[in-house]
Amino acid sequence: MPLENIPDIVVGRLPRYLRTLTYLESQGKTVVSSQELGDDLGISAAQIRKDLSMFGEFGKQGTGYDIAFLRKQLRKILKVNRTWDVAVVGVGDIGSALARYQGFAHRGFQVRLLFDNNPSKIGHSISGITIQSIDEMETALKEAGIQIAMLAVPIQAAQEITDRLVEAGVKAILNYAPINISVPPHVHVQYIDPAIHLQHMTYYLESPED
Amino acid sequence: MPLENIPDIVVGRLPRYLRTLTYLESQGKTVVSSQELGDDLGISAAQIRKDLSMFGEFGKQGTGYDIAFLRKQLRKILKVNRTWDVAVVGVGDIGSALARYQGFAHRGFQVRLLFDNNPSKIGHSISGITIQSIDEMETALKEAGIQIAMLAVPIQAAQEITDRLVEAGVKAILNYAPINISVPPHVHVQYIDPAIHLQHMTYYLESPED
DNA sequence: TAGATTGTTAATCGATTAACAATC
DNA sequence: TAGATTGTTAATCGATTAACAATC
Repeated sequence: MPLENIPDIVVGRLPRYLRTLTYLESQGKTVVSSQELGDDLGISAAQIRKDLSMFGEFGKQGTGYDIAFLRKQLRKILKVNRTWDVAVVGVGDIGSALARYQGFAHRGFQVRLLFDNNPSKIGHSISGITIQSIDEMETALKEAGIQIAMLAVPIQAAQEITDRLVEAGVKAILNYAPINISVPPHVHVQYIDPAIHLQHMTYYLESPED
Repeated sequence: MPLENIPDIVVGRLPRYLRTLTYLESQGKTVVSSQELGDDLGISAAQIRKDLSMFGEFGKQGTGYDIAFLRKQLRKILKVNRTWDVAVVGVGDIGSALARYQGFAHRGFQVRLLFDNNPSKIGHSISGITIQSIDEMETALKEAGIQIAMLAVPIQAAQEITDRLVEAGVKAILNYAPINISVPPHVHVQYIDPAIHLQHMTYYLESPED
């Protein structure tokens, strides 16, 4: 029974389901049970069934889920049954790696625009995309109708650039700058900060100094 | 009243508190209330107080928290009041960016070893660290006593390399390969996959095709 | 058919929030 | 002192799990 208001924590698991299904399909599997999928993901079978049931009835009793079918449904639900153009702002080490990353294409994203404020970088290309001046950012974003940006600028610039992205119509920001950014309610932000994850894990490690 | 068993979800918030405190300190602030900290982080004041109270009494009624003091306590709790040596496995675009990333040093981590299986990369250096053959990985990890690895190899290699990392004594893995890896219970894994975050956000975007 | 597995409900579990006495 | 804010308890809220009828 599809609901209208799905908890964000459920939405956040869907991309993981999709990724695992894609992997299973690449391994030649065609059908999977909630139990198997859960084992792969470290999630309970009940939770997977409950999550999916919020969007429809995708499985078959006695059999499980048809992988190709469920993938298709999830891609539709997540709106990645199309390709989203993405901009990368800040073409340092992280920005360049994002521009070159081969993993986006199969998952619904294509890096289209690159921006940097360093004159020595402007005009150069990465993966066939010319780096533009950040002065042209708003114009270029609007012209390309881009809704998604990956932010890889220094901390001090992060909030100002964020404000400009929002002003240019960006609705989703993946922020690599290790700082919280403020955005209006209609704009979505996700954070990637490796040090946060490392520090989460060191809590559990034994430190000689203890 | 410090407890022995802290929920992992609480532990996961501590690095974010620490990061924000460091930022506030860099802005010249010396004291912060749970309310202000919460506003910055998008977390309720009550939750911050509750989380911190699991580890001790760090604040002062009527005043709030001394930033320098609370930072020190959190660094100790997270065991980043020291520097952890880290290995990067797979020196492609992501691995190189990690090797060059300046953001680790201040937060308790130093990249010490780099491994790749591509002969054309072995022997070359990044940030003063020589890339070693992956054949030497176990030996080098053990010799350096490294407990933390960042994994940036292709999907097909991820599980095999993981097994070898575990065998070599690694206890914490930050996995950039877009696949779930299996590890024994004593090994911690965190995942970074930008496409997962992007797909989480596209759920909420309006797609023309809808 | 018998066995397996879904979708869903109810029960449990855990996390967040509200409220306030204590106190700086 | 008066005002502010902590640490903590109890209440609320939400998420996960267990269980099972339905059914492929």
